[in-house]
Amino acid sequence: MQNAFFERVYQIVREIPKGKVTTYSAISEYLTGTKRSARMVGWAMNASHTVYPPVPAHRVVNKNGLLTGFRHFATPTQMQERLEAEGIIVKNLQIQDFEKHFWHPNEMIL
DNA sequence: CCGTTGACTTCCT
DNA sequence: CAGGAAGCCAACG
Repeated sequence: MQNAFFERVYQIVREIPKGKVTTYSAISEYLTGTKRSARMVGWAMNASHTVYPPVPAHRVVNKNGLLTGFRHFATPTQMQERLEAEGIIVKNLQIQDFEKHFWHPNEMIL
């Protein structure tokens, strides 16, 4: 609770299992209770490059399973390539079988 | 201090 | 179905 919003976002994202993905809204809803603040999660991701250990931001996508943040990576294709390297099929920035790869933040507590 | 922007979501036209 | 606008909160100039 005393952890800052950003820190908690980082912690959750770092706990995302390999081959799984989550959404901004899911994290936002899990932390703040409202999915309206999903932008803050994105903002946290923007600062994720300044923290250590690095946050696997490529496992965080929008609610549609769309790789909206791909342009913030070193290369526009890195996000997709990393996901595919983990067994996630990505077609035109859209995760295939997104529901099957979806991971809820609540799982990290278990 | 105030206006703009942003890796989102949802509603409205 | 596609595009625009509003709501959200925090950081930046």
